[in-house]
Parts: sequence; C-alpha cells; structure tokens
Amino acid sequence: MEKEIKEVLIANSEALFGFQIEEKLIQFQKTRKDVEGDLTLVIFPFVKLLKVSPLDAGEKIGTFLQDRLSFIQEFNVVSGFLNFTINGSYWLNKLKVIAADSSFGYAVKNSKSTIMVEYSSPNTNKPLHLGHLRNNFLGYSVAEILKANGHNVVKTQIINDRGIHICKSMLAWEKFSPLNEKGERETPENTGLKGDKLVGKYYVEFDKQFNAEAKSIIDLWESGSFSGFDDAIIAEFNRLDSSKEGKEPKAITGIDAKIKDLAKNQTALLLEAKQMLVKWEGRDPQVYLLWTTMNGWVYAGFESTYNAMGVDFDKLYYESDTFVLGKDLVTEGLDKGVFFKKEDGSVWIDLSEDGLDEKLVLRSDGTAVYMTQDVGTAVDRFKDYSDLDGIIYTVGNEQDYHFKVLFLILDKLGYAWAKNCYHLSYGMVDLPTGKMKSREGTVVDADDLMADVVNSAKEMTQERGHIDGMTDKEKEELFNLIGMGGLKYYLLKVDPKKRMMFNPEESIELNGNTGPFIQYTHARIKSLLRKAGNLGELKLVSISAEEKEIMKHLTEFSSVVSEAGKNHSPALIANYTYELVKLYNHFYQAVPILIEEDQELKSMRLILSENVAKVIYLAMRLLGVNVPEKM
RNA sequence: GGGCCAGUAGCUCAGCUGGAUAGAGCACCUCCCUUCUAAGGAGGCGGUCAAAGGUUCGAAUCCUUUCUGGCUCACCA
Repeated sequence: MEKEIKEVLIANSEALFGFQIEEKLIQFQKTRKDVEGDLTLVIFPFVKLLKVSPLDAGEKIGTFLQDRLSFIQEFNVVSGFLNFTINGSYWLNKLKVIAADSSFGYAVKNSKSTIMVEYSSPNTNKPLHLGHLRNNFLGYSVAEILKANGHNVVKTQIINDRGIHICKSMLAWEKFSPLNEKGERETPENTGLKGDKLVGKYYVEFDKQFNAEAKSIIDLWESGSFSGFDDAIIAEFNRLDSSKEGKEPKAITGIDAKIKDLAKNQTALLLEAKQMLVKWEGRDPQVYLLWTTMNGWVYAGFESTYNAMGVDFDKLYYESDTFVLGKDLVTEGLDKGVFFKKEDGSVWIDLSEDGLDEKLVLRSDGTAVYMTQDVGTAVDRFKDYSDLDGIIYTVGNEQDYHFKVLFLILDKLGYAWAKNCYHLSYGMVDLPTGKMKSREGTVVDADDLMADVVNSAKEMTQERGHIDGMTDKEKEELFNLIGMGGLKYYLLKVDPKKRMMFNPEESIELNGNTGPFIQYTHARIKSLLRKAGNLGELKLVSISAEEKEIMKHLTEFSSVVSEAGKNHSPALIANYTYELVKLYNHFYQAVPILIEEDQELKSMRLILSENVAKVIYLAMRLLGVNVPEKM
C-alpha cells in the first residue's frame, strides 16, 4: 500500500505540487498507537513545496489520495502527520494471501546466489563453551535466514586441527596419562569421558606442567644457577631482571611475564612439543597415528555437541589440509606487485594507504601465517564451488582487524568476489561474574549448559505443563525443545554485533521476552485449533482493532525476513516474533474465539490464529528454534 | 599511543537510513482463571538517551570534542 500511495503521488506530482517531486520526499512510518490510523505519511517535506501550513498540506494530499485509492477509508492530519485508516477488507485480503502461502515471508528457494556461511570453527584442544554457542546459533540462524531470502547456502567450518597446540595435548596424554590395569592410557572408551573433554583435559594438564617447569627454571635463575643454559638467554634474563629496579609494580608484572616467556621457551616440555610438530609435519607414522586417534575422539565429542545444539554443516575444511594453501598466491602477488619482500625474505603487504599498517603474509623461513592460509582457503572455496558468490565468516569481533586485512588483500589480488565477503562479527558473551577465562575456570561449558537448561525446562514443564498422555520419548523431546528454544532465543535476541551479558538465571526464565513464552503461545493456538476442528471460510466481516493490529503485523513478516538477511541479524526476527506474540496474547485475552456465536467471525478469528501460529513457526525456524503442539 | 566498537529505566535489551509524548522484559506494587493452556492479560512505579557544543522546521538517531568501558595493533592462531 505504501507502494501504491507513492506511485499515485509521483504520477500526479505535477498536478498536486506543480512540479516533479523526488521519491525520497515520501516518507512513511507506523502510526502512533494513540492516534487514529494505520499508516502515516510525514508531510513536513511537502510543506515548503506547497507553501502552506502543515495542516493544509496534509488535508490537500489526503483528500487527493482518498479520491484515488479505494483502500483509504479515511484520514486525519495531526501536527504535520497525515494518518490514513485502511479498509478492513484490505486487511482481510492480506490475511487471505498469507493463509494461502504455507511458507509466507520466504522467497522462492534458490532464486538467488550461492553464499557460504562459515561458523563454529573450533580449536580441537578445547571443548566448546558458551561463546561457541553464540557463534553456532548465530551462524546457523543466518544461514537459515539467507535460505529464506532465496539464497543457496553452503554451511561450513574450518577445523583448527594442526599446530603446536595440538602437539601439546598429544604429548601431555603420552606423558601424563595414568595406565589402567590393562596397561592402557586413558581413552573415551575406558574413562567414559567425552572425547573432546578428554583431550581438553590433557591440554590443561600440559599447561599446568609447563608452567611448573618454567617456574622452577626461574627459581634456578633467581638463585644464580645458570648451568646448562645458553649465554644469550642468561644475558637476556639478567637484562630483564635488573630492569625491574625501581619500577612501578605494574611494570614489574610486565617484565615478569617476559621472564616467564623466556623460561617457558627453555622447558623440556615445549622442546618436546616442538619436536613433535616437526615430526608431524614430516608425517612421522607414530605421531600421525596418535594425531589421527586423538582428533577422532575430539570429532566424536564435537559431533554429539553439535547434535545437541541442532546445527550441522554441508562441508568441512581442515587446517591440516589448507595450511599450505596461499603460498602460491603470495608468489603471484609478489609478481603483481601487491606484496613486497623484505631483506630477510619475509613477505609483506603495505596497507598504509588504506589507513592500516604493513602486514606479514609469509615468514622469513617461507612458512605460512594465519593470513596466508585464510587467503588460500578463500580462493580454494571459490574453486570448490563454481557458483559461489560470497562468504560470510562468523567470527568474534576481536578479529575485526584480521578480516579487514584479509578482504583488502583478496581485493588487491584482483578477486572480484572479495567485496561479497563479509565478517559477521559478534560481541563477546560476558557473565555476571565477569569475563570468561579458561585459566580462572570461569568458562561455561556448552554441554553442561545445554544439559542444565533442558533439565530446568523439564522441572518447570512437569510442574505446570499439559503433558498428560505423552509418551516418555515425547516428553523428553518437549523438554529439550523448550530448554534449547529458551537458550537459543536468549542468545539470538540481542544484536549480534553487541557484547552481551549472559545471566544463567535469566536464560531459563519462562516469562517475558523468552523462547518459552513464544512457544507457549504457539501451543495455545494449536490447542485452540484442535478444539475448533473445521475452521470454516474467511468471509468479509468487520474486524476489531486487535485483529487489525495482528494482520498489519503479519503482513510485515516478509520485509522483516529480508531486513534480517541484509543485516545478518537473527535479532530482528526474534524481536518481530515477540511483538507478534504480544499482540496475539492481547487479542486472545480480549476477544472470544471458540465461544463466538457468529460463525463468520469465529472462522475469521480461527484463521487469523492459525496464521499467527504459522508465522511463529516460520520465524522461529529461522532461529533454529522449534515450537511445540502442546506444552 | 594509533585504529575499531559500545555507553538508553535499578538490571537485561529494543529503537539509530533524523519525525509525534523514548519502548519492552525482569524486579517492585495493584488487579483478572464459571472464555478457548494464568508459561497469559490489564494497570502502576521507574529516563538529563554518558557530557558539552553544532547541523535541522525537528536529534537517542547525523557531525565535532570530552569522559567511561571493551577489543585490536605478533615472523600466535
């Protein structure tokens, strides 16, 4: 209807204003709640053109439009705002259109380009935590939203399965795992531990032993015993140690950290880990077997976590496969003059013209850095998928700078698709107790959290739900659906870009702006529909203010889906749905449905309810949240 | 120090392509289950939109400066 009004105004602007107007002068907004009307045209922009008062301008435009557009029932002008009231039949027609479309709001499948969405991308040494939950839910949801916008989507992740850190947990397992009565080291099978948890345990163990060893080295040094250490190291220690003299406590802490790093580099443990990495790169059979085995444990563990999360991937990339990629591209870039080589042989890109620094793309020893790999992986992906149009990287905002550089490099290398790469940068998840830090043990484990949330959904549902007659399996599914729905909604309802506070108590809340609140409304509508049986036909009846509000809101769903796609924001979907549910609950309370005697009115209300349930379902699906028939 | 991001009610967040008297939820205080699921609804309390300037008919929204918090600026990933 905005479109029609706009067309009429533009087509008749000579007659109305005396000259051709620009489209951007025509600004619509929602009518304020306390003002009569459904749609508002801002008339300040026209006041100057017409050289009359806002009131007269509004009256003139309003009358003109009402004469030509039948859906305008009436209008009023209040202080520079022209408010139109739209016919009830217009809204009923809209409802009819919505009712006829089982995937209302979604664009035609695969009608648009192919986009790859990368998310999760964990480190195989650490079990998934709360931050990964935000990442996974976000990535999955954005992928679903893009699909709903007609894109073909490839969901992917890159698994960080190589490097010195992997060798650390492998080494710790070999050295420190106790043996059972059969003489075997700990495995997921013989301990019952989840694979990722077991490996994570040894990563932590490495760190513990490593720090202890570094500490004893420092103690040695401080007691003046330096035998067995390199002269250069000793000199460096003495330099650092003496530089502490007369410094502020803060500066001393910094120097102590440097000393610690120095000592860490002298530990036998780190040396062994480094040797292991060399062996791994040389494909030493023993090391490789150990690596494959332990990674297998981790993947099995992650798999079960992903299942619980309800996320999946179409294609996996492993760093062990991709880390050598990109080196050729660096050579190419050197030839093109995009990169330059320093005396020591390291290769750099100068981004000072773009307001950034020089950035390393290849080490002096010729090995790849993170950036090299990312350039290579991106190019590789476009080779893997010939119709690929762009990549969305779901990665925390601490890597904003990295992605800015990555996209610039890709652009300078001449890849036209670089402009379609997007860093879906999201904020950290904070706890009421402060930041999550693995060292301080304040990390919230993903598996634990999901179990907690499902468990509390179970308690609350048993207390007040309508679950009589359900099988145990159905009940479990329901508890899971409510718990996970609550958690996902909680993490997705805030703007992805923003840092958010995770309050464990709030996350299992059922009232207010929560997943279960929305699910409850859906269940309630479904119950209503079951009792109603045949809904009847949608006839031309007069509609109440409550009903009209809902119909208005329903019609907006498609543009919300489109906005959510453009902004990569599930939060828009969440807020829209919350608004819809509030409107419906208000209506439900105020208007009788099943007991309405007028059959045509009853049918209209039932069909309206049915379509609210449908849009709730369609919207929540975009967040990866399921909705129940009963709860 | 340079760059990026944020600051809205006691708390958690919407609103930010400039528009009418800044909205929700939680918390706190009243009401409403002889109508369909009360995990609901109606109402109340609560704001110098960090601060100061500027642009504009109009600023939470745009610009400048300041303050506060976070992230980042590795031959780590």
